[in-house]
Amino acid sequence: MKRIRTRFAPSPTGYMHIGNLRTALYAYLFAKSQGGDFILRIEDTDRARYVADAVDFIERTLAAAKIIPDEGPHHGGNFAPYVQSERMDIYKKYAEQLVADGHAYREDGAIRQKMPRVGETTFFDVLHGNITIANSELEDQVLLKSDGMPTYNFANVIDDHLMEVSHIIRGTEFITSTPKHVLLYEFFGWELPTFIHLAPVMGKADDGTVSKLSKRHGATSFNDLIEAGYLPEAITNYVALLGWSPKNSCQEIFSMDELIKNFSLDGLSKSPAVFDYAKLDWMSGEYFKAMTDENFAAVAEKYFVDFDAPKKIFLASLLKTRVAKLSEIPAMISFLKNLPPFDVELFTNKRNKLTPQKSAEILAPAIKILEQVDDWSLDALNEKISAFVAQSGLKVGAVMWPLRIALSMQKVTPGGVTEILYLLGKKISLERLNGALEKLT
RNA sequence: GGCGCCUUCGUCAAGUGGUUAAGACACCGCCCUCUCACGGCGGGUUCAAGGGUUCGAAUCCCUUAGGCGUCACCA
Repeated sequence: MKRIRTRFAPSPTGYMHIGNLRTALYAYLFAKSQGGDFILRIEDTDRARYVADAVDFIERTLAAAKIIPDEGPHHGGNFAPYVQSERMDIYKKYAEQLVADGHAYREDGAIRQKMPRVGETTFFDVLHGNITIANSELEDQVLLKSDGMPTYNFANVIDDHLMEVSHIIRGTEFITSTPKHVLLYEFFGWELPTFIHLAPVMGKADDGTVSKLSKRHGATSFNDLIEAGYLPEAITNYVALLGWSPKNSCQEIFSMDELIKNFSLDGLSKSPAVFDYAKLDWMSGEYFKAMTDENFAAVAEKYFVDFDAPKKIFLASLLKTRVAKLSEIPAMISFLKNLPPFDVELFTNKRNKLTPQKSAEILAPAIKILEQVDDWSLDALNEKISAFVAQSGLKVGAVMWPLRIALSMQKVTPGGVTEILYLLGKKISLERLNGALEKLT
């Protein structure tokens, strides 16, 4: 049985589109699930589009996504170099051979492939079955450009053969050029690899229209998503399910190992999938909720205001069930650092039958009690407030509402009053409480 | 326009001639609850259209429509 070898062959553009990442992921998962090899090859044959440091960028992105090449520019391997611009001699040799054999010819300093005028070319695609295209649709494409660089359609065939790639996993945009590749394999007498053409990932624009994912759909690169505060694992997990689903299972949360274990080509979908932020948010939230408070505090650290270590861990416990992406955190906790402007309207709450005046009547005795609390811990605070509620004869909500407003000046807070008191500390809590009471009376 | 690919809830999708057409996200409702979340329970919405084939079709065939791709010395 032939060894399974797949490759991811991006051009170095300095931008890792989510659709590209998915292609890389599937190629990786398939290779690993079969005990095979995953190759990274850089297709930098277009000098005009070269972007400095792009190779580095691609490698870092794959590493962040835990897609680890077995072979590549900086991963070693027996088929180096893995950068096409360093393989020009190889392409030249094969192009010359084609010319000598009468399958190609020179024109304007370039070498063109000579296509058959009649007949048709058929190839097998794992997802789509046999695909047949009339040879008359094929043009005498350029193989070797006048600058000596090969075109994609040529280099790709040479390299996939030389690097012993067994399965070509790429986007559907290559379906119509595949017959040209197939003809080249035939000219050389090489064995055909197995083709798998993946449907594109679509994006939904603000106006609701669906089209191939691009920058106008907001953050659609792996990097943008990382910057928005999604975990790499969550992104990879979500992307894996955009066009693939496990057989005989409804599992949706997958670690990379589980993905490898469960991956199979027949779970691949042949129709386009729309990237859905709502589902990504849900999945991301699942990852956060599954984390320990310590781990969450560590990944969210840079979004936290300055608290001591125990409070950061505590804040993490509050936030991890409420966050879809880390960048939401500052807005959720900014009130802890800076109290929003006083707004008397907030003290009106009809569910608890509260008016500003009634709120003041509750605040005054509550402040008295809190002033006497020495042990400013969650348990102690909870106990004191509960006792106050019981003694006041009021409903819990009626007591908590004015306290929350006075402490945060917002209707919604992550966590309850006790939690906010604890995070704020005694001094600031009482300052805020007294400040509100003054303004209310 | 030629050629090619695609078409199951709003979205991701299971399904391969006989199912009450899974599940998830989102949405709605209820419960829990000091707010928001979390958690629990429940609900509505789907086979693009039209023809066949068949006792029986989301599943097979044809046509139409729509979407996408491709027709570069870009990949």
